[in-house]
Amino acid sequence: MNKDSYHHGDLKHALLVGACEMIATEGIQNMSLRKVARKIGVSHNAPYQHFADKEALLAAVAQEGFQRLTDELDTVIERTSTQSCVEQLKACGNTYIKFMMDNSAYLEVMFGPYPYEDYPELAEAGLESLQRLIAVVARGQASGEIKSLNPVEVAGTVWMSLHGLSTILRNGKLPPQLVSERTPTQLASDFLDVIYEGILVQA
Amino acid sequence: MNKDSYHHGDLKHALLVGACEMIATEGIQNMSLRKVARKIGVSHNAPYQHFADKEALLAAVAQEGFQRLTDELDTVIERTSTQSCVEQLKACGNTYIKFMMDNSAYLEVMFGPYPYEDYPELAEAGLESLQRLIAVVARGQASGEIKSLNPVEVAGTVWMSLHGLSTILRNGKLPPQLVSERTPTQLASDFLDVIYEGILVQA
DNA sequence: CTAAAATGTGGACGCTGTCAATATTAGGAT
DNA sequence: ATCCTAATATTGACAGCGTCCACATTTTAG
Repeated sequence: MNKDSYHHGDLKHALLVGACEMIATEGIQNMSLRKVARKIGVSHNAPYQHFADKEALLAAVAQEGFQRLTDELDTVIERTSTQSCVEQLKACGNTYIKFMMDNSAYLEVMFGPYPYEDYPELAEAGLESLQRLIAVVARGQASGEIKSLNPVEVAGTVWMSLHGLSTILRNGKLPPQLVSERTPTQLASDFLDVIYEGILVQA
Repeated sequence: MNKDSYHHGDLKHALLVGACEMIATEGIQNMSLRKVARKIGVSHNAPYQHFADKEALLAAVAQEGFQRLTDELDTVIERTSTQSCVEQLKACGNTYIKFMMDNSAYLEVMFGPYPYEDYPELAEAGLESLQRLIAVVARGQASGEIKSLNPVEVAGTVWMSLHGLSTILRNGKLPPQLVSERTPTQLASDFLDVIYEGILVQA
């Protein structure tokens, strides 16, 4: 499709990409529909042909983020398939943190305040990512590596720790005594190790 | 000070309260400086006498949130001083989640994207809250209840799990298989239990 | 008592999200 | 090929927003 034609051709995709880039470079606070439209070279109302409102576009970006995260988790699980499930779980944690650090735009948007009822496919995409962790945990339980607690519970705990760590990392800085010259990836490893090992003397 | 006088008398405090209420009732997306000013009965420019801009007001609300959270942690630590440190840590977790559920306005704001460099007293207030957890962990280590890992590491893990859980709870709904009719408080207990017990077979 | 500092007001500007009406194009039925 | 319709993009308008400026009012210090 001609670039200068009246019809853009793939505006919906261009909006997703443009919004994502703008969030990454200017922060979600400074992202506006009109600026995205301007950047793409389209009128300020064109986006409404593809998204009901600004929130719907953001929710779509978030959904895309979950899908990409799921893909990366699949990749790393595949690549570590010869290792132990615990190693796989650690690799998933590292992948999660690396993904959020490399794609801060998604981080700003994936756990935003979009009511799940209004965006069921977003809820679905989020669940799909979590499912990957649950599967690894379940396999680890079958092979006897991981305690036979509720796998959803275990995966959920890891999931939330990862989410908590990445959102706090985003703020710019953690309390200095928490960071102490470690990279985000190292931090993730160390924090997950605490979970893996348990903190009670008699586990 | 007379209510209808030219000078409000305690506008700064009124702004903090008003902003907090508006965030709680309408969400942070729908909170505006002008609406807060209108509700208080003051001109749309009066807030600028006390806060450099909107972000500064939000950061101040966030700081207040950390201070209140610290207070509640102090209270519960005091009240459970006769119990084991593990019980204290669990009580802190419950308090954290309850605080975030009861004060959703603070949750929306406390871990927002305010660069810590720009608001050092906010960073300080956040650190202060975390410090309470670290102290409990350190005591638990001294008494032999908690493994002698780096206490900052252990407390940080709990801290991040709590943060992750509450921000995800805020979205309205967790994946249904994760909730299964548990209250937020129950969820927090159960997730923290996973951390406490450790998930590896041989801890 | 008066000058200066603190606090609050009113108006303006550019930007935003969104609505309504209109224009342009694409694609299928004839 | 042509016409109709649906899809797509545009222009214009509106209220609300954050923020800057000049000005008004009040408090406070000397």
